Amino acid sequence: MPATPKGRRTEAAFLDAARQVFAEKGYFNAKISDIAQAAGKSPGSFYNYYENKEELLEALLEQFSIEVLEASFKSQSDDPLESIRGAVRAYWTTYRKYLAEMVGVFQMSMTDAAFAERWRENRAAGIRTVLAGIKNAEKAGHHVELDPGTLASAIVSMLESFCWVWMAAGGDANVNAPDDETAIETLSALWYRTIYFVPPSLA
Amino acid sequence: MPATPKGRRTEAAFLDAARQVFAEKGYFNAKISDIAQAAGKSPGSFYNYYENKEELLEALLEQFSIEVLEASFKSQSDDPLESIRGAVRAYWTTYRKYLAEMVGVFQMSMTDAAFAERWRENRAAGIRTVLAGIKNAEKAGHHVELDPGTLASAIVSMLESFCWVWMAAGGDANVNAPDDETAIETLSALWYRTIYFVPPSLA
Amino acid sequence: MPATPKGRRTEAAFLDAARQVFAEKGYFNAKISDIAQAAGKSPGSFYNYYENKEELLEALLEQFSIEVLEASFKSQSDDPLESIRGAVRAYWTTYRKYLAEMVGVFQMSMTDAAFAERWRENRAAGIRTVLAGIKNAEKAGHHVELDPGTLASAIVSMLESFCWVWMAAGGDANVNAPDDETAIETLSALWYRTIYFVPPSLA
Amino acid sequence: MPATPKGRRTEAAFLDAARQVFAEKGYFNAKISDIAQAAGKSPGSFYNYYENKEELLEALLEQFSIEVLEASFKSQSDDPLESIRGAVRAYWTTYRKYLAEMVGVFQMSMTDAAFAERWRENRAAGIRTVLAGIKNAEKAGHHVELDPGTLASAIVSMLESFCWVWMAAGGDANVNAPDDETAIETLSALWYRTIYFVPPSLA
DNA sequence: CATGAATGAGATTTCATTCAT
DNA sequence: AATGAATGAAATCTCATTCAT
Repeated sequence: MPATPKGRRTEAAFLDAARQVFAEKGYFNAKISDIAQAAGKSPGSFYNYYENKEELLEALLEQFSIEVLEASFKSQSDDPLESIRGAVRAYWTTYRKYLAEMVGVFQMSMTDAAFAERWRENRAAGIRTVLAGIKNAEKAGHHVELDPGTLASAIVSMLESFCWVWMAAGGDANVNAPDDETAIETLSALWYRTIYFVPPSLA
Repeated sequence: MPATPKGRRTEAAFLDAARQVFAEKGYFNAKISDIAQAAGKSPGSFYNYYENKEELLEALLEQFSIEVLEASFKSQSDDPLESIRGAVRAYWTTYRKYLAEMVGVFQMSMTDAAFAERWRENRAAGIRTVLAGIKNAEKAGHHVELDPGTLASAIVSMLESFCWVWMAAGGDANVNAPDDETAIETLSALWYRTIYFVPPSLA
Repeated sequence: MPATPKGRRTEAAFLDAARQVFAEKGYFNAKISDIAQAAGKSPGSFYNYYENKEELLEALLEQFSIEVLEASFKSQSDDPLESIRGAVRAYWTTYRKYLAEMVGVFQMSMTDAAFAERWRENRAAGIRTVLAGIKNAEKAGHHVELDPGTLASAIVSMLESFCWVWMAAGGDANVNAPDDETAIETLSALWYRTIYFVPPSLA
Repeated sequence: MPATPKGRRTEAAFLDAARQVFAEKGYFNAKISDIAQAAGKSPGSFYNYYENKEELLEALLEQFSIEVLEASFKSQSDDPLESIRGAVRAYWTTYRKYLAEMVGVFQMSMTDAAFAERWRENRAAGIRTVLAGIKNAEKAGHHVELDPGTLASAIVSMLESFCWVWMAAGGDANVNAPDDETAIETLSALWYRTIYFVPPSLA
């Protein structure tokens, strides 16, 4: 959008700075002046590019469209467990890569209806993926015997919150920070085992 | 603390009002004046009872001690599934009952280190419960084959976030709001099935 | 003024409490609620007796009328040094006895014109005494050779400020707190010697 | 500290305004808004430069360090009277020049321990000077026959209070405002005569 | 009369946003 | 475009004073 190369560089500096500040201290705590300072710019300059903090967040979100999230889940395999692992890994990686955006949208969702909507859309992408997996499992003869929507919502909650806890909130007390593979394995297991569980009576 | 019945009534009114306002619009959005208005009092009156909003939250938390949360999990049974159901039901019920407190602590945890600690303690109570269950399962000959700490953290994340989504954040798009039993059943299943999963190869 | 014995007792309690609190933390710092608490009464009760803090101070001052101060200086002797000692001792004693009133009037004089006037009247009583002593000395053939008004003002400043420093303000650093006799002797000397000084050339 | 000339001008305007307002109505009575108005700025602007009123006072005091006060006394002469006159003139001039600071420190000393300390340090500079003069006099064979510390404290009280009365508090009733020379001569006389007094019996 | 709770007026403070340069 | 100073609107907080009991 900015006409000059300088302007484009400044805008990029703001975006970078915002991502950094959001990831570090959260969206709520971030003041315009913090972002400007992190960008090595003046607060006044900020308003040459954005109307306010929300708009900046929206600009960040343009680069991280839901499609990115959604697409990430699509890495399918024939093996259901592999397929789930792929989705979890995608989510985990995406959350880390777009930590600032995730944090921003989540925190803004607490205050602003439009962002709440956006946050729900993010979740919906995950929910659709889980639902598709459930449908496949049932088609393959498995009986999940749980309400699919509720189950999908719970799995997405788990993914989202676990990422939040370990990437944004400093982790749990008395639990060693999991490495990526352990995290992905654990989350995948919860997801997979719940769907492909066979009650002992039927085994 | 207040000397007269009137004072005690007012304090109760502030606590009630705060719970209501926090639950409705979140802790962050709640202004002192909102709370005072909901209590039918003047903002100045607020300061006869609390130094500031944090202290009010702390007062709310005194009634909801971690012990309450922890104790709620203790409703054990010999049947692991029943035991898990009991814990989930307790968590679900407690979260609803103490929605304002949960919201307050969670939001404050994003800003304030002391409350972050408190929030972690809440989670830790859940984590201990999950870990105990895992230990029992293993003692009974089951092989969970997942890192217990990570698994417990993920399960607590799921519980916490699912409650948040459906009680505080307005639920997920395109998913019917689950009734209590469905919610409890689904969350319990995720927890139980993951621990007691038997790989088909061993079945 | 109060009709009942109980009322009179309460009023006395407020006066006592005020004197104590003013002397301890100064008039400015004293809140109505501090005084009420020190009196073992409620803030509301205060207003049954006084319109506000100023009026309470005025009530205190009624007992310490300027006449008291003025009269105290009158303890004359034929010996000028003795006469001055008597006046200084009177001032020193009175200041201690009426510390709260002195502190109150002085501090209020910084804020309120009426009390500034009152404070000036207190000083004026001292100034008259000093002036009278100067006149006597000159009548007796001494040549003070200083502007009498200015000299009197300076001497009263010295008395007032020295009392303030040692009774109200915690004293000077690196100076041992003088006992009463040392204080009186020193202040008297400054006063007396200045008036009865004989230049070496004339000696 | 401000980056631009404009900022520096504004800061200077706040300092000037503060000095003016403090001198006029005292430190206690000065509201932030008074100072801002006197500076022709908005109250909000004040906070771009200072955290609060105390910090502003401290900024004022940085320009008036105790060294200034102390150094001013050092203007010595061989003639003790001249030496004392020099010190009194220095104090008198400094007090007038730094009236706002003197008033501020004195008033704050009534409320705040740190400023009380600072006020005592100011006095201590004067006390050291007086003590040195006493020592010289005794070395030269004079017998002051008074406790040096107490005497020094009293003389500094006189200087301080006399300046306060005539520069800050509107002067004494029924006393003509002394011109500078009269004031200095009178204060010097009190100081000098007390030390160099020779009792008639010895004369 | 006494109580202590309630009030409201004012002061301070914070910051997003605007503005002059 | 950029700067950093300036603003004003809102929020917090304090306390003298009033009021209901």
